[in-house]
Amino acid sequence: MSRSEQESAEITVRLPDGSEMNVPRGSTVGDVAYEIGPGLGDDTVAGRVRPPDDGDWDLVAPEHELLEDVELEIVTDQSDEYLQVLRHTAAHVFAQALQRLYPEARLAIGPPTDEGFYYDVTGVDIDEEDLEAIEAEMADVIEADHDLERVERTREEAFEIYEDNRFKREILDEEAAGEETVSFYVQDGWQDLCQGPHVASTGDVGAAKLLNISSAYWRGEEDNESLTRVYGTAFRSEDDLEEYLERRREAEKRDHRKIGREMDLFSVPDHSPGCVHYHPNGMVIRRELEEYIRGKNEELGYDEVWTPELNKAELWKPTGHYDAFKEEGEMFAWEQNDEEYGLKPMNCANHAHIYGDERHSYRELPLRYSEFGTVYRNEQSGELSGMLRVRGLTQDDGHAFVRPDQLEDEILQTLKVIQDIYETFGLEVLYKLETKGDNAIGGEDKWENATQALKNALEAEGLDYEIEEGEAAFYGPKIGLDARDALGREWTIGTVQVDFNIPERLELVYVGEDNEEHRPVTIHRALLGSFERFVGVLIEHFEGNFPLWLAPEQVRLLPVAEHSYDYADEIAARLEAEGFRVSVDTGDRTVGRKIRAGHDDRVPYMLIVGEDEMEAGTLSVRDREEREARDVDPDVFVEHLVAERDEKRLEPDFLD
RNA sequence: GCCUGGGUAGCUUAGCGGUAAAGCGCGUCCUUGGUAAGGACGAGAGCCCGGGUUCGAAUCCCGGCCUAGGCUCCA
Repeated sequence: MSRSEQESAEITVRLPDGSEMNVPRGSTVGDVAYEIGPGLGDDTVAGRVRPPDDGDWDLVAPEHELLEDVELEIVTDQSDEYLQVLRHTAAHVFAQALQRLYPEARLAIGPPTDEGFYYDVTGVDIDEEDLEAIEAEMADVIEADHDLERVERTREEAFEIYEDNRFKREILDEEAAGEETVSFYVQDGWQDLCQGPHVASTGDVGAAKLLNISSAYWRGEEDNESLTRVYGTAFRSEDDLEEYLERRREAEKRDHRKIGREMDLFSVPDHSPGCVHYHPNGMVIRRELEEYIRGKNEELGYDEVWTPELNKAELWKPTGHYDAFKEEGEMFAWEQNDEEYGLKPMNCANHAHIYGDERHSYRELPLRYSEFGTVYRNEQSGELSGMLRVRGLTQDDGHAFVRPDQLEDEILQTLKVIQDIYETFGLEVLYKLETKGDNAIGGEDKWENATQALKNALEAEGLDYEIEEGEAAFYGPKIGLDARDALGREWTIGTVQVDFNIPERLELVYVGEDNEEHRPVTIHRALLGSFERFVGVLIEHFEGNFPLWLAPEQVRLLPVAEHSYDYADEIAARLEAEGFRVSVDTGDRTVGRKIRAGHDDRVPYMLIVGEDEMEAGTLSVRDREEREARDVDPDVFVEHLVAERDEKRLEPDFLD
């Protein structure tokens, strides 16, 4: 750009209502706000900017200079982004408090996050017990309501200030490489290198709390040194903070590891790290899921197969998986009789061999194999987490071998069934489209077609999805279905992937109409993902309150006293004849105590029977939502129960 | 794998150099009960594993295993 253009030019700023205004190049966000209205100017906390119609929004300080045409949103304390700004300031409040107590502490970076903020620090040895004292110091800083002032300093000054802080120096060297000056935020004489934005004063951070302390690599790189990361959160008011903390406490109650123990569903003993042991109650849930998925696989035209866990390592060599896994140490493999054997880390190679075992005509395709395939992966020890991240897992796996012209329809059919499944559980999933990465194999046109096919299917179904650029596996693009756990962490469960790798590497073919050999495409899909992860997600989703069809114990009979044991047995036998999982509580305890136990065990229905019911031939029904009805006709109840189970209703609704 | 916590009865936890505690659960007995905890008694613990320090270790130190939260990874 020539000098004259630079001087004369104005830029166009587009506002959220679609209107546009021209301002001198170099105007700040604050200038524009004042231009719109003095009131707005005074209220401006930050701006959100991005190039017109393009990409992600950046949150910037009011002092940020606009040098190109932009879209701009003014952020005030009424904006959704305000909390993010406030939390950034809270991170500064933390850092100041920390350095008051530990002057030797060195600061690295301290950004806001979705739920709060963190600050990475070093040079101090603190643990969770120290957080309270730091919080008290933070409260003091907030209480004092110091103004935050933005100060521009030269890079030389900044280097001097951070003489003994290599992290800040690295930021100055890299992020601020081309800048003549850099901004600091100063509060109460304490300062931090920072681009902002921030709220006007520390008092605007109404309430802050430190949550936990952990560690993180500098810049997230494994080879770098490990820093102490302190997580915290902040809100405008104590009330908002308390509400958030309450939600966190509720989330902890949903933890599948805790509920799994309470309901005696599963264990992961020390002798089998990452390998789930299903207890009888947990196995009931898994078996119900298996039967459900078998039905869905049949609907989709899959033929069930079974392939072994133990194979020679050479099985995975031609596909390229062996090298990938072996390098990462992710495969369980060992030498036996001078041969290398391994536990399968995935099922596709075995299924491909079943396909390749005979010649197939184009008329036979799609050919689909499903398997509840147990695989083992040597996940890093620090990654293991209950049922959600394990080393031994059983996938509800399936591979469809299709002609290229069948690809799109096959994906669409699968996606329809997947939606139906997640609706059955009332489970919200996030659809992610993962596209071609650097490690991709196969031609550009194939990737393009496959990605388009996945996209078309998603759009045909009207599904919202996120695109994750470059995240796909090396062998093809995929749709990932992510569920959130109680703590808001995302876990991939179901998946639909297009795979060019296997057919090519294993030279899979079908004979076409033209009597020539053609290459099929493989679709790899898992509807639930793995039973382990899915059961874990379900436990948290339902907080252990499973729908009737999944509940390990569906009905519990509570005889009031010994005189009604026989009647209870009679009713129980009748329910068992209908295929229900029933127990009779013959413990020597009061009815109140039995009810308490029934609720603790999250049994959907309790039937209280005593002399009254025995004489009248009725039942007293109580559900886990504490609703009750007396004088219930057993026929009516059983009929309802069958319908509730067979229709897979989510909640007990006899007492609605 | 890395960092920081943690591992005591089936579960949840207290104890933190001097003979190992509580609540729930479990067993026996009393009680025969009516919609979220009736009472009494009792059983139940190589205090994660190995080494060390000490007259003496659940407790302090070193190593390992497992685990929690992050980080990294997730074919």
